[in-house]
Amino acid sequence: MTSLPSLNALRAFDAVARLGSVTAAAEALHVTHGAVSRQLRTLEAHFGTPLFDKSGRGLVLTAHGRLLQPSIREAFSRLGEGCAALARELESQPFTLACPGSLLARWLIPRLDRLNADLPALRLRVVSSEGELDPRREDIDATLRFAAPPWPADIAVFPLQAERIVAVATPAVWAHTPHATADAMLGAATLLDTASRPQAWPQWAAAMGVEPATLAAARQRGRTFEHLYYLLEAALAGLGVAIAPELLVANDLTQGRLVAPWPALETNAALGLWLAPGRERRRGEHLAAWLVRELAAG
Amino acid sequence: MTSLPSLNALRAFDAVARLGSVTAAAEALHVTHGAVSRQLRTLEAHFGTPLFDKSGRGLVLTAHGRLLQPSIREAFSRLGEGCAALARELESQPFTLACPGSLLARWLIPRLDRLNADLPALRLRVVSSEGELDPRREDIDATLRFAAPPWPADIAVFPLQAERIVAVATPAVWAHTPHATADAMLGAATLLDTASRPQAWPQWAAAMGVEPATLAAARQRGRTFEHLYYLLEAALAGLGVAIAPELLVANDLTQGRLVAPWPALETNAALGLWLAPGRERRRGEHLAAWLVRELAAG
DNA sequence: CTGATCTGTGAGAAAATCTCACGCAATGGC
DNA sequence: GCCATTGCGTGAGATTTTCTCACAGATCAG
Repeated sequence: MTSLPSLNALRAFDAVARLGSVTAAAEALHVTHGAVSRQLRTLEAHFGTPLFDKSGRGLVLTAHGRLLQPSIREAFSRLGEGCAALARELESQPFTLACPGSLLARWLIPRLDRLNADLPALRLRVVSSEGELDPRREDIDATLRFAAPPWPADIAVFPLQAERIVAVATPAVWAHTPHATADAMLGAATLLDTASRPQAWPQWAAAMGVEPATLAAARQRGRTFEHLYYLLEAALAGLGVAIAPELLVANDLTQGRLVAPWPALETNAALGLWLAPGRERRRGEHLAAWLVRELAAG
Repeated sequence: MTSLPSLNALRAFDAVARLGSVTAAAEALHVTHGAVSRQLRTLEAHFGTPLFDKSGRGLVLTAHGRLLQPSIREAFSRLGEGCAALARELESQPFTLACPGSLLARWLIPRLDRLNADLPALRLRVVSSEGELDPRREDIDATLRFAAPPWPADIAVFPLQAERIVAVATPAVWAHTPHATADAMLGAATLLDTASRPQAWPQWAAAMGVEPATLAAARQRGRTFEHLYYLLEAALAGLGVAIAPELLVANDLTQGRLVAPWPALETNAALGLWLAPGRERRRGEHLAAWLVRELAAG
């Protein structure tokens, strides 16, 4: 069995034979003409016979080259078809994005129409994953979530935006809660907290220079919800002062349904798009790019 | 247009799909299993989907892998066919060896039957090239010749044996030519020389410690022939003392038709097989290997 | 269990490939 | 005709890909 020549050399041969010029082939292959010229030389050395003759400015196949060309053309065309078919099959499958319910409801859903209009080829399917968000799951292609580094090493994370947390409540709550200082507020308010983000209030309190003891006492009087989503509903219902990612309450703040007396506080966590290893990178990158644009637009 | 994945990765995929095992594929491709494993990984990363599942000790194609496999198989089979067809075409052409007439007549022709019997696939054609021996000529695949380095940079030279020159004459000539020493011989003999190797006698004389003047006088009395072939015929006819490559007179020495009073002298030249650039290397190498064996056998 | 036989992977070596910069040849507008 | 333009070939060195080696974890037969 005679061994095949370098496959890249064959590809160069195919391109040159097809386009009739080293320069044109080089452009098609996204390399310099020198690289293609070398590949041809390699191939001719392999077979021990010239495959092209110079003809004026261009090249023409020799008799031996003409003998080789049809098979090579056919083979590469077949390779291209096969790969394209698989790519098409993959693209035709919906791309499943998992996302915590709160983020889904308060940020993504309002933008979903636009997203589908901008990226129809994505065929996006969104699932609000209760609990398990691991993008390694079979039925999830990517996850949109807040998390602090370090991120799992085997997952490709596209960081989108640093998390900014903000203390919010309804105007009515603030009306009967002193909030000249963080200390004063924590001494009087009903704190709303979520089990999934136990660090949120301590981070905020530390940044505001409040004694841990003061915070501990305040949390004693507060209420804890299982999910961020319920926490936000509780805040909107005027049950107390909540701490939440700014992104999720931005609309309520603009509309005046919620008020934030203090500026938002950047945490070490970040909103990111997590891509499972060995999954369609392409569509994930498209989605990440769209998210970046959307977040930049406000 | 979606770009093709690495062609080598596709080849690895083909081999693994065909043989059902990384290890077997690695063996078929003459690489380690680690290399193949990595290629598969590359390919799966390219498509963003697993192409194989582990199944016990081996691997089986996933649904996506099964989608890809037939095209890839077909494409590589087509590549192999095309390349094999060209290789067959090339091998079916005779391989033309050029060679100086003297070497042809006195060394190669006596061995030609054996050569053709040992290497029938070579389809050897021998031409005695008068004058031009350049293996770059269209109609010459290789040249067998003596020459001193440096050899042309663009020609692949397989050195076979150092040239050894020897002073010879018929027994009758020696009978009436004093030859106790080189000096004595040069003082009395009729020197036979060839225009194509003007360095031969000077090299010999210098090695024997003879004064240049003595040699110059001897050459004055001698005769010069255009080709080595005529020189040897002249020596055999008893016209004088010739200097020639040992290889060409070895048979005459054994048979006693010629006698060499002094041992042969190694020169800086060598018998070599010269291969034109960009010509069938394979058959040239086979021929070179045969020549090496033949020369070693004496 | 235990040894044999797989595949997967990190680290570093080896090989293939590419780029850059230049030389030379052919062409075609002027 | 002449020269600017276009295209191919190549040496040197950088870069990227690919490979090997050595080891780890998994599976299976006996």
